[in-house]
Amino acid sequence: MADQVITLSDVAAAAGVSLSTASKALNGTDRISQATREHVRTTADRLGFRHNALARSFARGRSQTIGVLTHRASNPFTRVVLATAATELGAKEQAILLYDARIGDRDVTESILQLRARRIDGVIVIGTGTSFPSPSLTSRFDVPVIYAFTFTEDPDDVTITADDDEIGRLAVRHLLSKGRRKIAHITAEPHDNAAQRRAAGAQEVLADAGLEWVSPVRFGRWREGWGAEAAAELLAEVPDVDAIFCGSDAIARGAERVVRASGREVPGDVALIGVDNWEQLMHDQRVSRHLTTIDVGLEEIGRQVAAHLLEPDPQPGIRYVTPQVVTAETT
Amino acid sequence: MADQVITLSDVAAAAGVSLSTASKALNGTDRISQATREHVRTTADRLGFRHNALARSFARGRSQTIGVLTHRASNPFTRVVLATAATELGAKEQAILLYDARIGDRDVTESILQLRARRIDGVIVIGTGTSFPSPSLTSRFDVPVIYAFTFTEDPDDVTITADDDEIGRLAVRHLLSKGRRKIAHITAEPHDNAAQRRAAGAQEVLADAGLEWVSPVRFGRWREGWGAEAAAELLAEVPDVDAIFCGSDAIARGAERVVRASGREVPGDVALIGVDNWEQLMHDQRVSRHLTTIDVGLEEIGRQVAAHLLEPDPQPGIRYVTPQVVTAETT
DNA sequence: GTGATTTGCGAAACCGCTTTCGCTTCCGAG
DNA sequence: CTCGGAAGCGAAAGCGGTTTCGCAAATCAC
Repeated sequence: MADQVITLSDVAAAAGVSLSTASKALNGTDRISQATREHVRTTADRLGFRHNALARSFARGRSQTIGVLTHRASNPFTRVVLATAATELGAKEQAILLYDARIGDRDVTESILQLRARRIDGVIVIGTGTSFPSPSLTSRFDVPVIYAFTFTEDPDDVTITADDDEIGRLAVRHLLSKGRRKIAHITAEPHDNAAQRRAAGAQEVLADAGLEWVSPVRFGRWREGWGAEAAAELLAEVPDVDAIFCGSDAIARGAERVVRASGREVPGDVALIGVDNWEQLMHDQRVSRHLTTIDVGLEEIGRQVAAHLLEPDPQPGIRYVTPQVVTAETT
Repeated sequence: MADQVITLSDVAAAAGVSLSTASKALNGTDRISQATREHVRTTADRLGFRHNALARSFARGRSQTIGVLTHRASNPFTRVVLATAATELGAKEQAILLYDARIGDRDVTESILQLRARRIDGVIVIGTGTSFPSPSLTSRFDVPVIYAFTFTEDPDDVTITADDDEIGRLAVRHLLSKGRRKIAHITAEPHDNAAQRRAAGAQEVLADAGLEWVSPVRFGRWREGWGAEAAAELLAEVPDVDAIFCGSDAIARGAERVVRASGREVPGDVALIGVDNWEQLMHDQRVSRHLTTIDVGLEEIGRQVAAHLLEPDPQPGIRYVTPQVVTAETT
């Protein structure tokens, strides 16, 4: 291990060719005879040669590296998108360089400058998946920028995100398929984009079925406590509600607790469906779920981000990833 | 933006000094008069000069980059440790390069080679926080390697991880302080290191108080379903149990559901405490918890990892981060 | 068989910065 | 006044590759 590191000129010398020939043979560029190419390659292997990535990047002016900008305390999406993208890109010797940053804060500028200084080949901006549009950073780079799990003010940005309308549709369709008709919805902030669109998609399917919410949509927070609180109100107002579509798994957990505490059965009296399916992504093994939920398709987002980054000219616009119902014990 | 990129020689020319003087002035190395230094710095600022990090790393032979090896689908720890470390290191223009890898699989070798080729300055290996020791990779690098959230077979490795014994102690101490005496424990795989040590720490405090488990420790899986199942058995065997220490929040959620379903009050009849406190780290805002839990100190681990990486000579051995009780509604 | 291409390879420039080394100049000690 | 040492700066040699360009040999068309 303390051995001298092998450089390309070592390989060239050992193979009896010039430095430039060795380079071209290994890279497959330029015209080199098959015989020479083979010979250089085998001697390189024999010596255990590996390119000095630093020197190579420097010479080429491209770093074989993708930068990632993310919000410091953002959600688990970050990790999944990161892990998936890293695996896909890693296979191409393309590494992922992580720059944490409070997107929207002033000091994102510092992160941008650092990334530019490192001559990254592309950027992934990972948002929070909900709430407000990210500011567009595309013009601050001269390499491709892809937004994951967020959307921007610029329609020409390349964006890959969850299909919140479809999440809402799937949830209600699933409840209808279980024979439920008295359906309510508990979700998060009224100004949150994801919450709005999930509610809209759900309402659409409901209307198509000639139904309406059994009680007005309850907007609140993305958390368990709100799920419990809202469910209590709901049960008081509509005692015979038979299904609740919850805007997140956390909300659904709070709701389930209160529904059960009221003496009702789940799913016997009230069916419950959440959204997220993060726990699946928490552990190595696919855990069996208790709560029925809608998986938003994080891994798919990660894969698509990686794929688009490798494409020469990704198509601008928002690309939605299709969510999926994960049926479990609460419906 | 399309402007030509400013190089150090541009700065040197504009300042009327040589290239080497400019370099030394900006780096603060070697002997340069205060006046020249100032002058070079202001002209650099004026031109908006920024070092080409690639060229610089290449010339220095160090990349100002830390490599991270992690298990592909590992838990949320990865993200927190990564985010915290990235923020700490980012301030020092030290970036984090992520290499996903199935640690333990054969192809971790490929990741190691890629990292070495990039002349990284250090490595963070992030484990799963539980289960088995990671194989030691220290000898395969010639830069410092720090293990987070795992432990290795080599006692000389630098490791920062959770204090599972203390987690167990804290949990039982907390339950005792709430006046509970009939305490049970539901946890994960019997061979899982974290599960074992939490159980051991808990038992220790229990014994000091002259008590023992009201029923033998129930080992099973890290999941909600197991929590429900084990709690049902437990209630049948010991109907007057007054507290359950659950090895994870997921297990605790399953247990709570069953306890409530049995007609018992939480925490009135049965107190519940979990371990993890991941939800806290899921969202931007600190959410209010329902379940009392033990926070394992992930962010602190991330901070310490970053700190040790910047130290010249980190002390070998395992360093345990102190956990903390987060009191909520179930105790 | 001749001239025009193509093929295969090496010499050398270059990427942008760091760092060694040597040359002046300045200063204080003797 | 002389000398030794330190301070301030520039020339130039890398760092380890990639890439352009030119040249000789081989191949082709006619």
